[in-house]
Amino acid sequence: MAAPTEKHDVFKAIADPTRREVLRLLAENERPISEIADHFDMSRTAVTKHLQILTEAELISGRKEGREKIYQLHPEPLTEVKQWLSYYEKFWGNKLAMLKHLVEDENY
Amino acid sequence: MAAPTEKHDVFKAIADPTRREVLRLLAENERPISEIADHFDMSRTAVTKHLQILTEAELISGRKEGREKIYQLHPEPLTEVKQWLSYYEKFWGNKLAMLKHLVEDENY
DNA sequence: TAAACATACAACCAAATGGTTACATATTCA
DNA sequence: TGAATATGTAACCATTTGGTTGTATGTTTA
Repeated sequence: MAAPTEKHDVFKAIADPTRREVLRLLAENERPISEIADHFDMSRTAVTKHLQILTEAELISGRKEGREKIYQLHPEPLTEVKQWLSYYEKFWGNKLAMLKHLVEDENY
Repeated sequence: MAAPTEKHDVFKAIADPTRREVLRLLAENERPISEIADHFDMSRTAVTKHLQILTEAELISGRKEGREKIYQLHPEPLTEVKQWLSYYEKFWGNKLAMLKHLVEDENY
C-alpha cells in the first residue's frame, strides 16, 4: 500500500505566511483563539480555518478551557521538513552537512 | 516599505509534492523538460507550469540548448527555509541547536 | 437572569492552483 | 525538404484556498 495519505501535510501547512506567523506566536506562548486572531487583519473565522489546517498537520492542538479554546505548538512534524532539507544541505557548502553526507551517503 | 513581495516564495514552491520530486531529480542531474516530464503521470504542459513556479522561486533555472531546454537546480533559496526551521529546533531536543540558541538568543 | 464574551458553523464568494487539449514554432536528422 | 522531436502557449476547466457575513451555542459575570 501507499503511504497513509496525510490529510494536510506539513509542507502545505507552512506554505502560508499567516500560518507561519501563528506558529511563531504559539512558540512564544499558548494562546486562546481570540488572542491569536487579534494579531491579524482578518476575521476570527478566517484565523480559525488556519488553526484547523495546522491542527490537521498536527503542528498545534487546542484544548477547551471554560469558554476559551487554548492552542499550543507541537513542533515535532517540522522534523519532516528538516529531514527533507538535509538532503540539499550537501549542495550549499555547509561543512558539517557535507561531512554527514560523506559518512552516510555511499553515492556522495 | 514592506519587503519586496516575492512573486513566488520558496515555501509555496516546495509545498507541492510534484515540485519536490522535480527538485530531487535535478539534484541528481540537470535534465531537459521532456526527461523531467517522463517521470510524472501528467502532461508535459503541467510539468512546465511547475518548472515555471520553481524558476520564479529561483530554485531552478533553464538554458536553451538546441531544441532542448535544460533545467538545473539552484538550492540556495532553501536556506530561507532552513533559517526559518532553525528557530523551532530549540523545541525538539537537538542539542547542537539548543547550544546555538543558548549562545545566540538572549531570551532563551 | 440578562448581557457580554468566546467560540462554532453554515453558506457563500473570488481568485489561485493544478490539471487538460489543441495548436504553433523552432531544431535536428534522414 | 520533410518528418520527427522538443518546446511554447493559449484557452479552458474543476477543485482548492483563503476569505467573508450571519447566526447559533455555550460560559462567565454583573
